[in-house]
This record gives sequence, structure tokens and C-alpha cells, in this order.
Amino acid sequence: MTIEEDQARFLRCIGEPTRLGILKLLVEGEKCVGELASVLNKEQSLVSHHLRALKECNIVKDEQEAQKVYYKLTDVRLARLIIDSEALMKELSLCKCQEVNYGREENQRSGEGQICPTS
Amino acid sequence: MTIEEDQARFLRCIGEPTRLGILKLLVEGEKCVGELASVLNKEQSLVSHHLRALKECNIVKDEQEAQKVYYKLTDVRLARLIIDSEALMKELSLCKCQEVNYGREENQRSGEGQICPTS
DNA sequence: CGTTTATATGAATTATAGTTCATATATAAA
DNA sequence: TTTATATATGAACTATAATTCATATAAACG
Repeated sequence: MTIEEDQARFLRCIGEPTRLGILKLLVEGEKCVGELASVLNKEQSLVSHHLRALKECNIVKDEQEAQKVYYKLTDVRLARLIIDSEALMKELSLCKCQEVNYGREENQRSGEGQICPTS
Repeated sequence: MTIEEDQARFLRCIGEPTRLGILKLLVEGEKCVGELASVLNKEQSLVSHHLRALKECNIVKDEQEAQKVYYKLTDVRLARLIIDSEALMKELSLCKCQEVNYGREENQRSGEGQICPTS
């Protein structure tokens, strides 16, 4: 089991339309299953299946309160990931030819090709 | 076609083990197909298929140079996304019960539940 | 208790995606 | 102008995942 397999599972878990819908609602605050289903206009069982998938990836956690079960994000940084990836996706689909300053390996000058530019 | 569908496609495109392997190599600098295939120890045609998928999502772009075709990330921020999501995934899988300070909607006090805490 | 409300689950179906293999294309080199 | 090298492609196969439906569980309420 490689790190890429784990990371892929994690990203694919987030990368499903209905689950993204759920997660974006949970960014605003915790919600119960029925609430999610009705807002998203999806079947309760479908939402339940998706919540289970999210829970298995530790992306959400649940808490029972009377009959209802409330779900919330396990970590605030998930909200960032969701929001940032949406923004990035939008930009990339608009601008297919945005330049990146990595050089060919043999041509790299120092300072280029760094992963996290100080901005 | 909703924004969640687009975003899901984008995240799923990144969220595949071999493509993540490719992308992590491209974070270091551009590479040609054969180079990627040999480092990853995968068939050339498989890598080629995956590169096409990445290209269709505007995640990578290619540039021919003699017989070789070099691929690179379209945007530096993709490196950030890949690195940050790996870090987050690792933390979440270690710590399944990390608290997040969103309140139930009806219980939210001002300042809680904000998306991007100033940190 | 029986009934309503809320959620979960499993099996069956359908849809989507990854992989392999054979082969096509295209540039460069002999 | 044939041969070698590098990459792309399409079809067939296989694997994985999403959706639906029927039903199970479980708490609350009359």
C-alpha cells in the first residue's frame, strides 16, 4: 500500500459531485442526514452511503442526537482544500496555458522549480 | 453541468495512484514520457493514457522536443495542492477524532464556523 | 405496545474508469 | 528509404464505484 494509493483514495473520496455537495454544506456547519438529503435533493439512502464513504476516509465524523445523526468535517483544513481546489480548477479550465517557471532539469537555475514559492 | 461535477472531475483526475506518481515527479521539473514510465516502472502506454487524462483536465501541458514529448504542470499551485492534500490525508488517517470548532447552526456564536480562520 | 420518524445497510444494477495489447504515427539516425 | 526510438491511440477486458430499491434498525411518541 503506497502513499499514492492512500492519497488517491482520499482525493477520490472528496472528488465526487454528491460528496462535494455534502462537504460544502458541512463547511457552513454540521448537518443531519435528512437536512443534507433535502437540500441536495437526493435520496436519503444515497446520502447515507456517501456519508459512510466520507466517514471511512476520516473526512467527516458523526454524532447522534436523539433520532438524528449530525455530521461535521473532522478538520477545518478540509474546508480550505475544498475551496482552494475549486478556485484552482476554475482558473485552470479558463486558462489552459498558464506558465509555470520550472525549467527542464538540466536547465534549472537556482531558485526556480521550488515547490512553495514564498508569496 | 454543475460546479461540483467539474471540481469532482478535477479532483478525481489527480486522485489516481499512477497519476499522483506522475505529478509528484513533475513537481520536481518537467519530464518526458519514457522517463516517467521508467521511474514509475509502468508501461509506456499506460503512462501515456494517464498523461492524456491529466492534459484534458489542464493539469499538465506538453511540449515536443525532437522525438520526445516533455510534460510539465500547468500551474505551481498544483504542487501545493498535491503536497498539502498528502499532509492532510496523513494527519486525518492518524487522528480520526480531531476537533473542529463549527457549532450546530442554531448554536453558532459569531466568529465560529468561519471558513478560513486567520492563522 | 404499535406507529412514526430518522438513518443505515445489503444486494442488484448500472456507470465509470484503469489496464493491457497490438498497432499507428512521427522524428531521427544509419 | 530503411531502421530505430519515442509516443499516442483504440479496442477489449477488468476493476471499481455510484445508484436504486427494499428492508433493517433504532429512537421517540401516541
